[in-house]
Amino acid sequence: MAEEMEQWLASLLRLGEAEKMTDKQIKIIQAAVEIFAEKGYAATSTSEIAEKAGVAEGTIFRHYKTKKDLLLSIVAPMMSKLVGPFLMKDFQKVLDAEYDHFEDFLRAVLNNRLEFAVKHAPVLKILLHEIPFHPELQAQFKAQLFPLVADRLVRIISHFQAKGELVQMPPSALLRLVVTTCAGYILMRTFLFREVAWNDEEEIERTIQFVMHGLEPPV
Amino acid sequence: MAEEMEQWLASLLRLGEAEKMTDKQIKIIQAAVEIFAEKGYAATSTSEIAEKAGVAEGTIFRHYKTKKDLLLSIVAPMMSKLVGPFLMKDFQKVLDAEYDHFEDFLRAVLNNRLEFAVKHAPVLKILLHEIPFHPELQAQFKAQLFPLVADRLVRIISHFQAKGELVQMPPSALLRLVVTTCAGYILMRTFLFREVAWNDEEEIERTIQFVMHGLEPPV
Amino acid sequence: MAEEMEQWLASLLRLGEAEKMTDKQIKIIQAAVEIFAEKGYAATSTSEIAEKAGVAEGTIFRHYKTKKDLLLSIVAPMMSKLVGPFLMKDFQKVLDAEYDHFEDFLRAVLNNRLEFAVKHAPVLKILLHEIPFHPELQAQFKAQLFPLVADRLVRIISHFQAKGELVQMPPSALLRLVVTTCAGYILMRTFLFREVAWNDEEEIERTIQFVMHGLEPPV
Amino acid sequence: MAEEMEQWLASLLRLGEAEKMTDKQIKIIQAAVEIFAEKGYAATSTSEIAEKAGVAEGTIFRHYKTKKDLLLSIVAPMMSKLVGPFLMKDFQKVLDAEYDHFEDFLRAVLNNRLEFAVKHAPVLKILLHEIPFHPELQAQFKAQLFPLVADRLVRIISHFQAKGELVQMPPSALLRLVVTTCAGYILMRTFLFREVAWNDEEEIERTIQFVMHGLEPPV
DNA sequence: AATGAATGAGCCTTCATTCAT
DNA sequence: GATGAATGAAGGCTCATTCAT
Repeated sequence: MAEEMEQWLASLLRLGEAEKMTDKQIKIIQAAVEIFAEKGYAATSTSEIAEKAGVAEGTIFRHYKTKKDLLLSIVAPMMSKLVGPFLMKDFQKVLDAEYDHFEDFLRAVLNNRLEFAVKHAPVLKILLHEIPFHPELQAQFKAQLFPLVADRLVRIISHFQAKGELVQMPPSALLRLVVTTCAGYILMRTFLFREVAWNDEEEIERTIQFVMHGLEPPV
Repeated sequence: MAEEMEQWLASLLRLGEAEKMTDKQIKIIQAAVEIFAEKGYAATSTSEIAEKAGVAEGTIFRHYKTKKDLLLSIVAPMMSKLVGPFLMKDFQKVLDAEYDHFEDFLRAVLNNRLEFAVKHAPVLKILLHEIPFHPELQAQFKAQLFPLVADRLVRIISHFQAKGELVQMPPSALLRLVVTTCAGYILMRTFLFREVAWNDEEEIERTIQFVMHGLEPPV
Repeated sequence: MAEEMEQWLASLLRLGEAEKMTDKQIKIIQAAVEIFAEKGYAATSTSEIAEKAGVAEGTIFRHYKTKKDLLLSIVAPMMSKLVGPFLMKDFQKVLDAEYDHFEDFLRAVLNNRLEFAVKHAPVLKILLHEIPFHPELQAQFKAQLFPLVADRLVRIISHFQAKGELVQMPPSALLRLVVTTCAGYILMRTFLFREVAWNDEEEIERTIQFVMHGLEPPV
Repeated sequence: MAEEMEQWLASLLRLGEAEKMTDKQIKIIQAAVEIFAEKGYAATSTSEIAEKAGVAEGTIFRHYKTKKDLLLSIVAPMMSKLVGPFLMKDFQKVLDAEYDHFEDFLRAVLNNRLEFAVKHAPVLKILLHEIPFHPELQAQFKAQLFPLVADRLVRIISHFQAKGELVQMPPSALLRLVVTTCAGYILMRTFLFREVAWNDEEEIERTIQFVMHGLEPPV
C-alpha cells in the first residue's frame, strides 16, 4: 500500500501531461480553461469551446465522454499539483536539512507557490470555483490530499516549535494562522487585485515578518 | 451628491427588507437562496426554484423580470450589508470614542462580522461565487463599496499608527495583513471547515494576539 | 388483491381516455401514432412529431417526460384493450349463457376483434413492432395479460370439449390452432394485404368452417 | 428474360455466400445480425457493431457503403431463401412425382421451413421487423417473390383439389388458410414462445391433421 | 485492407420567458 | 396577483460517414 501511494503521488504530480495528446485535444483543453475561467463551468457551452478551439463539437466528445469529464481532466490533476511540494517523499527530512529557520521555510514556500499560482491562475480559478459544486472534487481533496498535507505541515510546525522558534499553541491553530496569511496574499495578489502592480519581494518579506513576529514565543 | 450618497447607504443597509414582499415572493427568495448556494446560479433552473418555493413557474417572472434580476435582488443588498459597519455615518468618530486600542476595535469587528457571516452564510456563499462572473456586481463593489471601505479603514489604521500602537508601514499594506487574517478565519470557519467544532472565543483571541504581535512596533 | 386487480382491469380498459387532454396533447398523440406507425419508433424524431402536430418541440416534453414515455402512453393502454373482451368479469358465464355453440363464440370474437383491429390498425402496428424491443411492454404482456387471457380461453375451450363439440386434445394445443387461424386472418387482412378488397363476411365464415371441421371430434 | 430470371433465382438461393468475404467482413455481419435482432435496425449504431465485431468504425464502411447497405446485404438474400423451396425449377413436377397426397407435401414443407426458421431465427426476426419500413424490401417481396410463390402454390393446391383431396373453394382462400396455419405454428414456436419446450413432431402432426380435416371435402 | 480521429447534422431534452386565462 | 401551457432557442451528446495515414 505504501507502494501504491507512491505511485499515486508520482502520477498526480506529473507536470508535463501532454503525453499522447493530439493537437486538437490540446486546443480543446486550452479553450476550455480559458472559457471556464471566464464564465464558469455551468455557464460555458460545449459549442463555445469547440468554436474557440477551432474544432467540431463532436471532437470534444470523442476525447471526453461528457462535459464534466472535460472539467475533471483539467481540474483534478491541478488539485494535486497545487499541494504538490507538500507531498514530496521525505518532505520533512528535506526540510530539516535545508531550512535552518522557519522563516526560510516560509520564504521558500511562499515564493514557490506564488509563482505556481501566477503561472496557473486560470486553472486555479476554475478549481476554486468548482470545488464546492462537485462532490468528486471535494472528496478527492478532503479525503486524500488534505489529510496528507495537513499532517506533514503539522509535523514541520511542531519541529520548529520544539526548536523554540514558534510560540506554544496547538499546531493546528498555528497552521491555520500561517496558511491563512500566506494564502491570503497569494489569492489577493493573483485574483482579487491582479491589476495592481505588486512588489512581490517587498510584500512577501512583509508577510514573513508579520508571521514571524506574530508567532514569536514570548521572551 | 453627499445627500444622495447618504440615501444610497441608508437604503443599502436596510436590513429588514421584507417590506411590500408578498408571501410568495419571500418563498421564492428563500428557495432561490437555498438552491443557488447549493448548485450555483448558472446550474439552477427557475423551474426548480418555483417547485421548491411552491409557486407556479410564471410567478417568479411576475416579481423578477429575469433570472438574473432574481440573483441581483438577493446578492446586491448583501454586498452592502457585508461591509455595512464600515459604511456607517461618522464611522471614525464613533471609533475614536469607543475603542481605546486597536485590539478592541479588532475584537469588535471580528465578532460582529463572524456573527454576520454565520447568519447569512448561504447568501454570502452565493455572493462570493457569483461576483467574478457578473460585471454589475464587480462594478458595484470595486467602484463604490471598496473605495469607501478601504478609505475609512485606512484612516483608522493610520490613527492607531499615529498613536504608536501599530508598526510603521504603508497603511494599505497593514490593511491587507489585517484583512486577510481576519477574513481568513471567518471564511475557514464558515465555509471551508464548517463541520469542525470551533471554539470561536478562543480562536478569535488567538487571531487577535497574532495580529497584535505581528504588527507591534519594534521596541 | 382481487380488488386491486379489478381496478387495474377497469382502468386498463377505459376506452375514452381523452380526459384532461389538452387540444395540443391530442394532436401530439395523433401525430406520434401516425409517424411511429409509418417509420417505427426509433426512426422517428421528436421534431418530426412536433411539426406534424403543429406544436413546438418543447410542448411534447411538457406532456411526456421522454420520447419513450410518449410511446408507452400510446401503446400500453392499447395492449390491454387488445385483449379486453377476454378480461371481462365473469367472462365464462357470459359465454355459457350467450353462446350455445363454439361456432357462435368464434364468430362473435372474430367479428369483434377484426373491427377493433381495423379501427386501431396504426396503434396495433406500433404495438406489434415495439413489443420485442421494450422489456416493460413484454413484461406487462407476458406476466400480466397473457396468463389471464390464456387461462380464460382454456376454460372456454375445455367447456366446449366437455360438451363434445371439439376434438379431444390438450386444450392449449387447441388454443394454439384456433388463435393462429383467427389472428392469421386478422393480421393478413389488416396489415399484410390491406389493399386487397376483402369480403370479410365470406372470409370469416370460411375461417370458421375451417376451424370447426378441423377440430370436429371423430364420429 | 426467362434466362435472366433463372440466373436471378440461382443467385438468390445461393446459400453458402461466404465467398470472397474477408475474416473481418464475416465478423461484421455476425455482429450486425446479433444487434439488429436484439434492438432493431434503427436503434443500432454502427459504432456498436464495430465494437462487437472487433473492427474499427471505418472498416464497416469499407465493405458496406452505408448502414442501410449492411442491412440489405443481410436481409435481402434471406428473403429469397425464406421462400426458396417454392422457387425451385420445375417445382410442380417434382411435387407431382414426390407427393402422392397433400398431407405429405404439407409435412415436408412444414418440417423443412421450421428447420430453416430455427436455424436462421435472428435474421428472420430482422427481416420481419424491417420489411414494413424499407420500401426496397417490400418491393422485392411484393413485386417479385410473392407472385411467383403464390402462383406455384396455387397450382399445387389446384392439383390436389382436382384430385379430390381438398374442399372446393377459391384456391387463394385455401392458400390463405394453409399458410396462416403453418406460418402460425412456426412463428409461435420460433419467436413468440421460444422458451417453451415444444414437441415439434407432435405439434406438426396435430397441425397437419387440423388442416386436413379442416379442408376435407364433404362426403 | 484497415484504422480511428474528425466531422457536423441531427437527436432528445431543458431552459428562461411569455401570455391567455 | 397567480397560474401553467406553450414556446423555440440552445444545450449536451450521438451518429453515420469521410479521409489521411
